[in-house]
Amino acid sequence: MEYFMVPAQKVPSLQHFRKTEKEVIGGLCSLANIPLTPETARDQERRIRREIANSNERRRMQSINAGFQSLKTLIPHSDGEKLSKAAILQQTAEYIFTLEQEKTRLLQQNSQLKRIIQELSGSSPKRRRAEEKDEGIGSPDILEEEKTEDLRREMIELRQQLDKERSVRMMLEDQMRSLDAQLYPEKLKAIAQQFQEQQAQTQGLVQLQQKQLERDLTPANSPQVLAPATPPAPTHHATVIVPAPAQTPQPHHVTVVTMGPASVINTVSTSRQNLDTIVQAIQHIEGTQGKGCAGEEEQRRAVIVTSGRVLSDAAGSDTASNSDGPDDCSLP
DNA sequence: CCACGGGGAATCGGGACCTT
DNA sequence: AAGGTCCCGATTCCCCGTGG
Repeated sequence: MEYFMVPAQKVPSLQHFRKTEKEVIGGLCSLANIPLTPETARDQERRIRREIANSNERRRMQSINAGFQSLKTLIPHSDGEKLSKAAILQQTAEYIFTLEQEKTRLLQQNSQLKRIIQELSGSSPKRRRAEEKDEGIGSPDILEEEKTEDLRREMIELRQQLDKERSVRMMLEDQMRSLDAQLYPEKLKAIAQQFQEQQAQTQGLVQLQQKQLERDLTPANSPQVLAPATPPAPTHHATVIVPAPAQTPQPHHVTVVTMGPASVINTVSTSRQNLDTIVQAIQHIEGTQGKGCAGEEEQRRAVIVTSGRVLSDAAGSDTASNSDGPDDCSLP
């Protein structure tokens, strides 16, 4: 529940507010033309306390619902899909289970790849050092990627070197041939043939080596290895780790504040909240007493139930929430 | 059209816990 | 210890979809 809590802070004036709460209630009662005879005063106070409790309970429920909403954004589901609270909880559990399986699978794959790389590069001291450093558990994915990248870079370097040497050799041989042709024109054809054979041989060797190297590297990226082990996602979606919503404009995130038992809340918000609660309570009582505004409570409830945006807007402006509509009809 | 069931919200009362 | 707050289960009401 601390998810929506306001940062705790020691506030002395909270005490003061509580002391004056009765005065505020009295003042509001007199404002609302509620007579304060000793009998009715006790009754009124009881009802107001009940209303305050109800209001707090409403807020609590709203905060719970906000939690469900944020949970809903984290689990894979199609837009507009209706999920009951129970479904949200169940799917969340399912999703967490899937993620844990995926994690286990990736860890296994990781150690497998590590072994392969170790076999491939057992002679390279640099790599061995890197692997020794990698014996721990920390960030295996990144190190794995680094190693693969290292290998790839090395391969590219080797290829470039090979190409360079080849071109130099071809250049030299060209020169040789031209010189030869000048010196021994009759031998030209035979030499050319020999050279071609040589080249074919060396090229075949190089290709064979490259293929071997690529074959050894492929398991790291090959889909054949990844695909069969991939567990089925909970829904139709691929298993994608959804980033935490960057403060999506969820109404409850903005509006809901729950007071924790251990946390003393900042003066302004607390007093405003309490005042709001009292005002709500008074208005509710007026609504139930008022003859001209019999449907006021129903309207209020309808607003809260049906329109999340209205709720958030109203609650966002704290005291504005319930003092707008009913005011003109219930207050004299 | 109507009964029925599921789901959500509000309300209430009471117990647990916290603060002073 | 008293009073306040939080939390929870039970209950009620309302809305909505569905099957007869």
